[in-house]
Amino acid sequence: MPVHNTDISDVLSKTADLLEIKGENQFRIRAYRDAARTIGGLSKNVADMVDEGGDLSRLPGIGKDLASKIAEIVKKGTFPLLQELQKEIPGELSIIMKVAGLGAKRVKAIYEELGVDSLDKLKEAVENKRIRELEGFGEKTEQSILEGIKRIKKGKERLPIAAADQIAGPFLDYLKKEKKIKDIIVAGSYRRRRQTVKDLDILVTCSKGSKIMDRFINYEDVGEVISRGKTRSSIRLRSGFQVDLRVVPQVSYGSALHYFTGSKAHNIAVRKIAVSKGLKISEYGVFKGKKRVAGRSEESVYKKVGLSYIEPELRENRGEIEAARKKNLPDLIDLKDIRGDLHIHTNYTDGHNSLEEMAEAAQKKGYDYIAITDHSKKVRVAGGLDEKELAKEIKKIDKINKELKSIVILKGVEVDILEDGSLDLSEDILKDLDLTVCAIHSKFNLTSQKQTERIIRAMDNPNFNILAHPTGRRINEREPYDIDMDKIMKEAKKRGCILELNSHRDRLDLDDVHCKAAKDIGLKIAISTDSHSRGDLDFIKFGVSQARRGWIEAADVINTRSLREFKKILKRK
DNA sequence: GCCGTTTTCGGCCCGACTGTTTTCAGTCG
Repeated sequence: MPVHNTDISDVLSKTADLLEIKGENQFRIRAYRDAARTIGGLSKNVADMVDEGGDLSRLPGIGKDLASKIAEIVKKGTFPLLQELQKEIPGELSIIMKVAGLGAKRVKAIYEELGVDSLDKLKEAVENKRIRELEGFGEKTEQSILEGIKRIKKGKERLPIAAADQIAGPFLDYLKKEKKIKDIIVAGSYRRRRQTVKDLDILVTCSKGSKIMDRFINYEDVGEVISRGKTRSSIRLRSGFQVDLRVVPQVSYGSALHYFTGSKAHNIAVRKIAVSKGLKISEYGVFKGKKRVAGRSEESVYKKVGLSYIEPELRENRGEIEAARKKNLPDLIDLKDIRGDLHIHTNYTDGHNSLEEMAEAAQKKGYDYIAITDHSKKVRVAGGLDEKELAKEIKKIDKINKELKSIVILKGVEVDILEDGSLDLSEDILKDLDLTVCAIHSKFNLTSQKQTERIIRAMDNPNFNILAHPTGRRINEREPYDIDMDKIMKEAKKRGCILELNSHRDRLDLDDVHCKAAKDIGLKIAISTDSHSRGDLDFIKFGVSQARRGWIEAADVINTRSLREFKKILKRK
């Protein structure tokens, strides 16, 4: 069994949980949690780093001790400390800690007093009203535990960013009707444009006497008010999705926005720098002693600690702070840099709109070019085209291009990569196209080695241009297929092939971590939508924000170039 | 257990809200 970064990260956080339940030194516990987070957000495969004899202790938050423990986890899937802990305490307790409102202290009490060591036993204890007998627990705690268990069992706690957009829009419009609001913005992972978000953190400044909290908890879609205070309230929508509202004074707006945007790891790192300079950062400002020295704007907060402004998408403590210190931050790609869309379907296969309609919609977005890439014959459910049918579509595109003035339609196809790595259409037709978008739509379960070889063999075909949705994952629905992404990226770069960042709301594939990995080796990417209708063209914004999270600049993306330049890059060496 | 722009030892981010309590611990973000 290959050990993935997420496996290592899970082992480390489980260790942290059990150490915490045991009542160990809190800073030792934090070290394990920091290491878990570092590994979880790493673009490189740690197992490979260990195999190649790389020095793990160079990673932030990982020293000599943890480096050797991680090497052991890579080999065995676990390590002695965790095994020892599990002899003393049931490992299941770390799952109980995931119940909202239960931390280490309470889990320990419930375990020691009542012998509860699983979610089922916890539920039983609540139902028998035994939790309330414990000191410091009461009826309300029992109720919230019960709901916490329900939510864990329901799973799928995080919403795709596109779904969060649909909630945030109307909610903000509703709140804005309170006249005394001055600033209102959604912070948190939503502002950092993570692929999924757990909740919405709305930040508000307003003038005196505002009724914003009342307005907030009375939104028509509220299912439950979790807490209500003067500066902070939390509600859960009927869908179960949590929304928090924080009110801060205007003079603190920048530091509050910085604080609530996170990520937590980023904030902690910035605060540490502040401490080293004799300053203190809180959501109310940057303080020297009791004097506020910055905080009205985010820029002022960064400036005070000697950093240049860091875009929200970069704030994950993945090297952005070091880069900001050295004034070395990337000039991130912007939506307006995109000059064309390279993955579009029409009603020739499973799209809803005609060639003309898609071209017209793309023109309205101000694009210079688009590529029409309908499916190939293997994808029967989508009405994939054979050589003859594709030839017809090509002819039609030539005809339309003669009439079009401000946009060019490129002739393409989304051609299937068959199990043996060959492409689903013959050489004769592929060479007549401007570009190919190549993808896997079957046999997802091959071993990592076979799946990787399949893709590399496909890239050996000189007609191969862009690898579409490279991992095949669908957010909250389907895991990525097992492939050696490092290897695929290196081989793609060698052959002059491009990797797609598929911007479809459920895909976002490549993800941010992979984007960074591509950039690190100088592999170019294409940001496309996989549109099946006119409206889907707008998905491009999700792709661009994902790319920004991966440190991508306009120069790293082929469809930010002029048509001529872009065609030059596309030519295989 | 990590780490160093006064440190190789002695620190380690900071504040709000809840529930169960009579002054605060625990949890969360």
